[in-house]
Parts: sequence; C-alpha cells; structure tokens
Amino acid sequence: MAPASTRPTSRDVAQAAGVSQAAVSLVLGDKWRGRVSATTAERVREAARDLGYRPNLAARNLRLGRTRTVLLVVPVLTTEFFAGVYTGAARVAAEHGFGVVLYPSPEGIGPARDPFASAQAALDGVIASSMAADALTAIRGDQLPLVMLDSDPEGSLGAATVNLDIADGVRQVAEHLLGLGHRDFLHLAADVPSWTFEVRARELAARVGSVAGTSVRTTRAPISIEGAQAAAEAALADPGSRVTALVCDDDKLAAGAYKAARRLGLRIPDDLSITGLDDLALATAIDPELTTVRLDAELFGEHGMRALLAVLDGRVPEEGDIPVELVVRGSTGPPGAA
Amino acid sequence: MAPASTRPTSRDVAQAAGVSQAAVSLVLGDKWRGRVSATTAERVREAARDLGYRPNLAARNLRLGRTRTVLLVVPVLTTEFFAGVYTGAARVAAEHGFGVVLYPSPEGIGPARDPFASAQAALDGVIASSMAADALTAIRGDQLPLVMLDSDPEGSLGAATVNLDIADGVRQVAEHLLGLGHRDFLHLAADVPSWTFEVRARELAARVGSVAGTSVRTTRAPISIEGAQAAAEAALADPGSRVTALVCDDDKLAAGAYKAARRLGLRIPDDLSITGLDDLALATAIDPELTTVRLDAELFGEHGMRALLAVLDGRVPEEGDIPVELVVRGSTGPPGAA
DNA sequence: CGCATGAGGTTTTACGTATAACGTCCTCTG
DNA sequence: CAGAGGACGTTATACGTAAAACCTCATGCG
Repeated sequence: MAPASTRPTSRDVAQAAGVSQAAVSLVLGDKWRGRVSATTAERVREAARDLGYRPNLAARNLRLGRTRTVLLVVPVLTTEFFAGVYTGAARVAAEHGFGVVLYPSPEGIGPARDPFASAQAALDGVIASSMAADALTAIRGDQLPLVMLDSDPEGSLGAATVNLDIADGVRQVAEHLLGLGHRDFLHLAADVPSWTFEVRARELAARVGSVAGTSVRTTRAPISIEGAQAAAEAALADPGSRVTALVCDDDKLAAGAYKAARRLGLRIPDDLSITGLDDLALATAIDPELTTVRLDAELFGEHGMRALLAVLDGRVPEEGDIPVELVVRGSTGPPGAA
Repeated sequence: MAPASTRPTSRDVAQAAGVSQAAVSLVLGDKWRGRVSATTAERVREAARDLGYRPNLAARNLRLGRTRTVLLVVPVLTTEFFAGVYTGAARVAAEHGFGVVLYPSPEGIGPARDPFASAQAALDGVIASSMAADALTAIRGDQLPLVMLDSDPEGSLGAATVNLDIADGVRQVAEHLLGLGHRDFLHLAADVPSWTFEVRARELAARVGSVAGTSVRTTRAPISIEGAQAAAEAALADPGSRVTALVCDDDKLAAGAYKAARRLGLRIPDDLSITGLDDLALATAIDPELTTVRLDAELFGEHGMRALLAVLDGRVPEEGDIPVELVVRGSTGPPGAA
C-alpha cells in the first residue's frame, strides 16, 4: 500500500483496475461510450471509489487551460447585500460546474493593490462591483472576460454590465412621497464615489424637480449608522428647515436617520417620513418598520454570473436592468399628520 | 508576436530576455542569488514586466503539490457574522500568501452534498464551522488538515478547534441581570442543533441556577426576526408569566423579541430587560439600543486561519478561547422599574 | 602546474491529467 | 474470402512550472 499521506492518482486507480491511465480518464470523464466496455468501466469506477480517488484539480486545470473559477470583486463583504450577491453568483456558478473566489477590497482598490494577488486560483473571468478605474484597467490588461455590476454602461471599457434598476426604485420612492403630499425633501446621500449613488441623486432631482413648489436639499454621510446619524442631525436641526421627507441612499443610512429624528424629538412618520434602499433585515427590526426599495441581492449575483457565463461562452449577455420593488411600511405617511 | 489571446509563459519571458526558462523561474522565484548575475536578473524582470507575465497558478500548484488555498465552510454567508469571519480569515491568509475559498452550506450539509464539488481549487486545508457530522467525516476521509470553529472540543474527531468564549459571555450576561435584581428568566433559544447554542443553554442554567429563588424557562425559535417574534410573543403572553429578563441566543432573535414586547405593550427595559449576543449593526439600530455580547467575528476568522496555518506548518495551534465582552446598553435595567 | 571552487548559467525531469494517435482483434458485408 | 469498420483498448504527448542535476569557464591557491 502506498503511503497514506499521498493521495491516489488516476494511475493508481488504473493499476488497481488493471487498465491504463487513459482508460481511467475516459471512464471518469464520461467519455467512454464506444471506447471502453461497460464492465470495464464499472471496474474502474469501483476502483476509484475504493481508493477514494479525487482528481487533482491543478493538473486538470493545467491540462485544460481553464479553471472553471471566476473572481468576484466586492467593496466589502461584511454586509448582507454583498454576501447575498456572492451567494447568488455561487449558486449559478455551481450549477455550471464553476467556483467563485472572492476579492473583498477593503478600502477601494488602488493601483498598489493587486486583485489577483489574493486569488490563488487561476481565473477564467471576473465579476466586479464598484471598482476603482485603475484596478479595472489592470484587469482588462489581463484580457480576462469581465462583467461589471452596477456601473456606468457608458464608461465600463466595453465590459458587459449588469445593473439593478435603481433609477426606477428612486422613481417609485419619489412618486410615493409626492403622492402623500410631501414637497420638502432631504437627500441623505452616501459619501462614496460610485455610479450607483450618482444615479440616485440624479433621478431624485429629476423626479421631484418635475413638480412645482418642491425642494431637495442634500447632505452626505459615510455609510454607517453613526455617520448617518450625525449628518442627518446636523441637517435637520437647521431651524429654517421645513423638511418632511428624508430619502436615504440605503437602509443603514436610514437607521442612522431614525436615531437623529429621535434625538430631535421628531416622530416618524408624523413629523418626518423616511425611506431607505436595500431592504436589509434591519428594515423590519426598527420601529416603525422602514419603507424601502427591495433589492434582490441574490438575484443580482445570479444575473452577474449568468452574464459572465454567456461571455465565456461567446454569447452576448442579455440586456435589461433587474427590476426592484418599493416596499411601503410604517416610516412614510402624509406630512404634518400630527 | 504571439497571438494576444494566449497569455505569456515563463518560456516567452525567457526568450525575450535571452535566457533559459529555468533562469526565469529562479529570478522570479527570488532564488537567483549566487546563480544568476544581478544584471541578468534585472533583464529577466524587465522582460516579465514588458510582457505582462503572470505565472500560471495551475502549473505551479501541480508542480509544488500544494495550492496555498484553503476552504472555509460556513452555515450561511448572508450574515454580518460569517462575512466577518471570512474577512478575518482572508486577511491573515493573504499575509501568508494563501487564498480562501468559501463553501456556504445552504441548509446544513448532508451526505448528498459534496463540500468539494463547488471548490474548484485544490485545497491545502479546511476551516469548518457548525457542520453536520457526516460532511465532517467526508472531509476527514480526505486527510485534509482541518480546523473546527465553535464546536465541541471533545467531539471533533481530533481536529483542532478554535472557539469563542461563549460560556464566559453568557456568564457575564447572567451576572449582569442577576446583579440588577432579576430572578425570572426566559431563554429565547435558537432552533438549530449546534454546540455553540448548547453552551449558551448549559451556562445560563448553571449560572442562574446557582442563585436561590430563580427560574429559567426556555422557548425555541428559528433564527429570524419573524420567527423570534412569534415564539417570544407566545411565551410572554402566558398570563402566569412573571418573566422580567429575556436572554436571547443572538441579536436577531433579540430584534424579534423587541417586536413581541411592543405588541404586548411591554416597555423595555422597564417591564422587560432583553439581551442579545453578537453585537451586529442591528444592535445599535433598534430602540433602546441592545445590551449584548460583542463577538469579534473578524478576530475569530483570524484565529481560525492562524490555527490552520500552524497545523499546515506541523506546529500545534495555540490553545485558549477568544475572549468576548458584554456591552451594556439601554435594553437592560432593574426589574419593575415602573 | 593541477585542481578545487564558485559564478553563472542550461538541460532535464516530474507533477497528474485529458486526449490525439495508434494498435488489435472480431464481425459483418459484398 | 478480402477488407472495412467497430469494439476495446493502449501509448505517447502536452499543458507551464520548479528545481535537481549538470555543464563551462575563470580564478585562486598550494
């Protein structure tokens, strides 16, 4: 018996089954029909099972020149949202025999950091979200098939893009609030330079601006509950403020806004209506429950992976943004309901 | 010029620099001192840079017989906690030239699912959290070095374990509540068979039970806000209930308990003190802010990875649980403060 | 002078797999 | 009954890398 420390190879299986290594490869690769008899094939499979044989992926990858592994680049993983994106992408990948490796960029990727240094596996393609342009060009230089998530279709260096229909979500929020009678808006915006946030600002301004007698102020905050609380408190404390509707770039910012409102003695939604965007677990944990736009993160990841598979396959990925849905809960109501 | 579609190999670099492939390997592998002149080495590096050479990982892995890639098995990724574990593990891994591949087991791993099917990369080792025993033995059968997170040190088939000091956290919670004067406890327990939850129940019973005149009831719920709300509401609605302190197995359950309390008209903490465990973003988003036990997920991941690196290195991983910390906030106070 | 030593390389090999190219028989058909 | 082809394999090769083994000069030293 060979030393237990070294794993059996296809040659070991061949020897055990009394055939050549090539036959083992044919049988286990399911390419044996017409080449190997059914009884021999069964003998090979049995030997493989007995020995606990597992193909050496490194050797296979080398031989085939592909790895069936893709890289997913996300800003930070420690959020429900991107964890969901990963889960969706990984599920579709697994269905097609692919694996997904993560590259969570801690502080945005700069030229000094190499997205591939941490990806030990060789890669067949890349799905990237919200990346700095320099890292993007570094990837392009590698000639790897690339799909961009939530980024400007115009400025993506020709890469395929898969986007959530954020603009439509903001449109729904604006119309919901306008319909309730709100006229004075505050936009609590994420302090992050990313196309997905630019879209929010642009669409909100366009929708609200199309109605006479309205106003939209903007204040920026880092994406954290504390940061949002501070920014919202400062903006709302302004004595001249007549704001009745606070539109937040995401749910975390909205959670911060809740605390700001509480400290200022503003009741939600009587004195101030608040909306979020994401629909995290957070949204139903706070009181009142948050009116927000549901983004299906897993679906987003699934679409991203499907698009990449299409590119790898030489096909053209489907066009079209992923629909989002306004979920109305208790944090919005008519202004001045007191 | 070679077709742009095929990436340059070390042989291409060698040709460009006018040396042999071996020389390229020596220089780029930083093993050239005393074997190649400094000027030649520089010439090789320049050629590599010009061609945009990147070593083929599959070939390297095959040659070296190791991949510097480990698998992290987590119950679900879509939670702050396990996303944090990944982030910590990946950081330490990167520092040592390792990569981390994820295996998120959707519904607990059964024998039908193969933890390795989705891991395209060949693996050097495994870090596993809260796994079903059958998958565990499957992994053991592969002879891969294994580190278990938060699992029974006695029943881990001889694998190294890295644990958070959950018992101490529960102890701190119990003493905090006992010190405030609480005597009637309800334990809102996670409906998941896992060692880490068993520890909570055992320790709570031991601590509270050591004081005369106390009682602990238990009710179980799935780990979701809705499930927790339903279970807590049912348990608290019992007219004979004199419960003043509700100890939850994690923050998400606590968030559900908040909603149950609200619906029953119980004020927090005046009528009911509530504690959680995790210290997610959720904990400071709800009102009042949640008294909970802070688990440092990233640190947990770091320790797990360090332990695995030690095993891979033939060393013995450090012993000792990772300390946790009670964070007292507004959700706990003396009983009957009304 | 004779030979060890070391600098500066090159040639060769192995890692484990997938598959193209190549052999045997044996049977069927015209 | 010749030979075409199918059934059932085997042999040989390449993927790109790391590193062991080897080679060739100078130079130094006794």
